[in-house]
Amino acid sequence: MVYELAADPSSFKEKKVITIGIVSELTGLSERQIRYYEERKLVFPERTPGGSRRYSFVDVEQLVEIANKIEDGVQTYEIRQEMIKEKKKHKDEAHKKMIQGQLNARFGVRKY
Amino acid sequence: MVYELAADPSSFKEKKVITIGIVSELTGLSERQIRYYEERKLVFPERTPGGSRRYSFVDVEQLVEIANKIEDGVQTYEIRQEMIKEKKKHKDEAHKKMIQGQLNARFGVRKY
DNA sequence: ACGTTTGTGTAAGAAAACCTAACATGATTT
DNA sequence: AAATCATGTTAGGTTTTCTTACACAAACGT
Repeated sequence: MVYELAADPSSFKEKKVITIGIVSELTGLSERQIRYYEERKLVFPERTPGGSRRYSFVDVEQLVEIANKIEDGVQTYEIRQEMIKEKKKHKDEAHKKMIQGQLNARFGVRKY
Repeated sequence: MVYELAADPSSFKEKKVITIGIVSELTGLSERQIRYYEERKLVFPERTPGGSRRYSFVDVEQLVEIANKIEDGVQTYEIRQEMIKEKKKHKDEAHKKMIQGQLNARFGVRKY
C-alpha cells in the first residue's frame, strides 16, 4: 500500500491570500461569476476582518474547473452534487486508512 | 555534474498576487516597513493597472529574512549589497554552465 | 561632537478595489 | 407558462491601498 505525503497544511497553495480582482484576472472569470459560484456553494473563500474575500491557488484552480463544466452545460447544482460525492469518497478512504493504521499498529509488521 | 530542475515559471510561489495588507499579516511587518524596504530596493512587487502592489510568496519569504537581518542590526544598505553579490554569483554560475554546455556540445561525451 | 542617514510611526486626502442589494434578461428547466 | 439559471449592470457604501509629508530616536560617518 502506498501512502501519500500528508498535504502540508502550511502549504502556499492552500493559503487564502488572493483578492477577487486578481482571481478574476487569473481565471478570466468576472467577479460576478466568482461571487455567484460562492453563492451556489462551489467555492469557499475566507474573509478579512473588513469583509473582503480571499482565495487560495487551489480555489483558483477549482474555479477554472467549474467554469469549464459550466461551459459544457453542466449546472452549478450538478457540480455541487459531484463535489459532495467526491468529498464523501475521500472521507471514506480516510476512514478506511485510519482503520488500517490501527490494525497495523496492533498486528502489522513492525517498522523498527 | 548535477543539473537542477528549471524553476517552473508558472509556479504559484513566484506569482505576484498578494496585497500588502495580507503580506503585512503574513509577515508581521507594518505596511510602512514593507514599502520602505521597497524604497531601499530590497523587494520588487508588481503593480496592478490601478497602482496597487502585488507580492509573491517568495517576496513574503524574503521580507521575513530582511526583517530578521534588520533586527540583527544589519542596515538595508548592506543587505542590498549582499543581494547584489548573490545575484552576481548566480549570473556567473549560469554563465559558466552555459560555456560548459557549449563545450560539451562540441567535444563532450555524447548522450545518445 | 555634530550633522546626516536610517528605520519607523502617524496623519491626511485621494484613488482603487471590494461589498451587498437590486433589477434586467436570455436560456433552460420543470 | 412559470420558475430557475447564469450573468451583466448599476448604485451607494465601506475597505484597502496609495503618495506625500512631518516627526523622532537611534545609529553612523567624519
